[in-house]
Amino acid sequence: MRIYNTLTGKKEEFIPVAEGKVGMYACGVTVYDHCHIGHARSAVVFDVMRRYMIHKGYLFKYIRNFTDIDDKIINRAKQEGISWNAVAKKYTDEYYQDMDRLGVGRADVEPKATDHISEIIGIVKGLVDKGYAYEVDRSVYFEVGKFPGYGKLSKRDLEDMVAGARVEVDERKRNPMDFALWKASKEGEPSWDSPWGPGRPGWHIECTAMSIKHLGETFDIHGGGADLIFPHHENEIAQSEAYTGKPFVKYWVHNGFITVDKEKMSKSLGNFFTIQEILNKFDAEAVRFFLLSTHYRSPIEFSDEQLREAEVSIDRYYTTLLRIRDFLSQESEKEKAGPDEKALDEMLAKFLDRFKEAMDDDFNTALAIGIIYELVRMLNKYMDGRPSGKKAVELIKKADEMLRETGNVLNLFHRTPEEWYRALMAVKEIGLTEDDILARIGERKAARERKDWAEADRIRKELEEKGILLEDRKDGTGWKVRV
RNA sequence: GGCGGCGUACCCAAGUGGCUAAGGGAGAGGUCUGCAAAACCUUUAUGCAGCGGUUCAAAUCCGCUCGCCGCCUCCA
Repeated sequence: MRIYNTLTGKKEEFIPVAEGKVGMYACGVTVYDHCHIGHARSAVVFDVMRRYMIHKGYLFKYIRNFTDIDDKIINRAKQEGISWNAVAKKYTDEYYQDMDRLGVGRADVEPKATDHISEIIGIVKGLVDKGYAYEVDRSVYFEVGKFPGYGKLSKRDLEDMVAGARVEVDERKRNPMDFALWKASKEGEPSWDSPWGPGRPGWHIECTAMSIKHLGETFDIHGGGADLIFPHHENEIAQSEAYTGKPFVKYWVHNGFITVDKEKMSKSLGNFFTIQEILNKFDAEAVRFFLLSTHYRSPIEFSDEQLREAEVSIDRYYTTLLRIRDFLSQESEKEKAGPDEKALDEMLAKFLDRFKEAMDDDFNTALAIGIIYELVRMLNKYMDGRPSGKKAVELIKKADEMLRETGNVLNLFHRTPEEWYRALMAVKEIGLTEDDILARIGERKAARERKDWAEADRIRKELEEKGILLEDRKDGTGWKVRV
């Protein structure tokens, strides 16, 4: 398979450090506030990468950290009048709630910065000993000028950056780009003992300490949002490779941003939507679908319209699933080949390979979803031909299994149609119960039997106004939630 | 100022040298239906921002122009 590597700027054949085994570290979140849809994108994208790698048969180890100590957390604690660790706990819990709803699995290890203070101190000490870092006023800085490869990930050199001059000049630093490995604590701030006095880790060092501890000094994949390329990941490379003398990461992967009116969604612009806000209006599966319907490196423009389209697409899938189930529950002894039997057979023969090909090409979930929908259309077409008998059942069953397999990789389409409609009823705030709907359908059936079309249409209209659509079929009337 | 990315139909979005440019939504027409809905079929880019160039062959490579965005500061 091929993966786009930020370090080299191109797609490369993926060859793990150790055959058959893959280690991936993704930068998680700083737990000081609600997560927004951008955080969701990153989490979902890496979740799918992991699922697909496991599906391919790799022994996969996934690490995703929580940054549970930093300035923003400390500030937040002051604002809320609670302790810094209470802030961290609150937003960690909320993170899990959001991710559970989005179908994002737990990582194999979810380390916290504050649980790795001794490892961090060990690395900082090592960097000082090797001459890559220096102490000033009980803080320790990494000296970027000492690391020749500095800038190789973000494709820039030190002179350009310094000339950019948007860096705050701290007179104590030897170079404005030098960054803190260890920060001396001010009075009243949380702190840990260290050889340089009480302090806390700088932002970047935790990822070096935790990834090396859990994945080794050289590992396969390190990822995060594209905004982490500089300075965070650039600094990680510098401190890690300076410390170990070995290449740190083989493949760097970064997801693109979510935009609003073409601008990056961010806290500072205030143009963000929290995951909770969005999940109040749209089903979580639709949100996940929305995030996967564009390639992970491209920007995605956020809008309600897009989310609604995602719901429509998922609805189409479940409508087909329902049809498949009805088809399989029919007694069909008469052997009748539909007109599209051959075409379906051929599509099924290639389906899983085409899906894999898409995913093998830098996790092209958008293409993969397109392939799934080609099959959905073919299945509907095939069933429109009213085939029956053993061969037909066999084909439909096979298709059903394949769809389940691809759905599992993406962690989409895993519910029953009923669960989908119930979820939609809740999120769209339909003020009716299933029993209400079935009762109205019963009344309408009676009206239809006496050919009272006006009454039948009135009931249908009434339900439609409440967001419920009726579909008359040969064997009765079905209902669905309007999306 | 430095570095990087993007511009594919009415909208969203795959496609990075070679079969008829995926898929979804929206629109139009049709099949089906009591009428609908769903589903299916047909239809909507001789063309991929524009202009040049390389090539037997380009949306795809190169150059220039226009437009948009990102990073260079915390940020998924």
